[in-house]
Amino acid sequence: MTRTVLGWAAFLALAAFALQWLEYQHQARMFPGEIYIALVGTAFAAGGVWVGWRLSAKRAPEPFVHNRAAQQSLGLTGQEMKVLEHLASGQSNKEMARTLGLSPNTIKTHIANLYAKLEVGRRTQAISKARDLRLLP
Amino acid sequence: MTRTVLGWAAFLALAAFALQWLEYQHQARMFPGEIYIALVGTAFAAGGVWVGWRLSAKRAPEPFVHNRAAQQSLGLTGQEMKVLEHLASGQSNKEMARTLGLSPNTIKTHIANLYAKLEVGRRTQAISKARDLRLLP
DNA sequence: GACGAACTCACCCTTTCGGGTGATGGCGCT
DNA sequence: AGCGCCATCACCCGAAAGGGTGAGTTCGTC
Repeated sequence: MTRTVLGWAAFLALAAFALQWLEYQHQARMFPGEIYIALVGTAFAAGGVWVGWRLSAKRAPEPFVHNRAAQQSLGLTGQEMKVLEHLASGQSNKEMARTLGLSPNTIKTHIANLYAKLEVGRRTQAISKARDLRLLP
Repeated sequence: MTRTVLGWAAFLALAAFALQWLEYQHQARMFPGEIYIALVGTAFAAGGVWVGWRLSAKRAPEPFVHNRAAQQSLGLTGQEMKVLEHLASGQSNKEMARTLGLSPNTIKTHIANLYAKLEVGRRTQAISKARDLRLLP
């Protein structure tokens, strides 16, 4: 943020300086009005391009937003989402049981419910579909 | 593409028209040179912002670049990459065998080599790691 | 208090995966 | 000709995952 502000300050100072110089050249009749206009237009267009670039670049690095709407419309519960995340990270049922402090049978039940709600039959399909639905990054 | 070209044509026509009008107003002494310059600068800056926005927006929706360096440093062959992609899409070994026109045993071999090279032991882990390494979108 | 939803766990059985081993053929390199 | 790499396929066996069913608890709602 600080860098952006400083950059703007420097840019504006440079622009003011350039305008002054242009104005002086103009007054000195070193080139006619058309060229003056063209230079100003070019400079402003270039500045505009830069600003537009920066503005939309700021929006780019924000790819994943959790799709809670899809989660709710599918009726996925909290435990099912937890299991889904550990599932996608590559854990086995037994490992999930240990990290979540549950029985492997419980994990299996959650996974079975997940499959039913996602309409899939394999964990890899569940991962793929969950990513399509933006339930996972 | 056609829409973009038509849009540019329309924009340039409008701009030329506006410049002509401004020139006329200027000649008619309806406002002084400073305002003329300011209007031109504003217009060009706005156009530049728009162009910059478009330019970087075109680049934004392409976050995934296949990491061929990682693929080569791991020594992943072409068939292994194909299998990896179908794997991540949720296909079973049997399905991959059918879609790739191979024996299920061959698929298993490719997957086993994949696991060794990725240093994993499960397909879900392989998907997770391959995504981390930017081998998969 | 009845009811449903969420969460928990268990058992049985079938299918799929994963690990290990071995074999064959093609291709490029030396 | 020999070697290494890739690709292909086969078989065996144990582990993991998936399908189906039943059943217990807790909690909030009607």
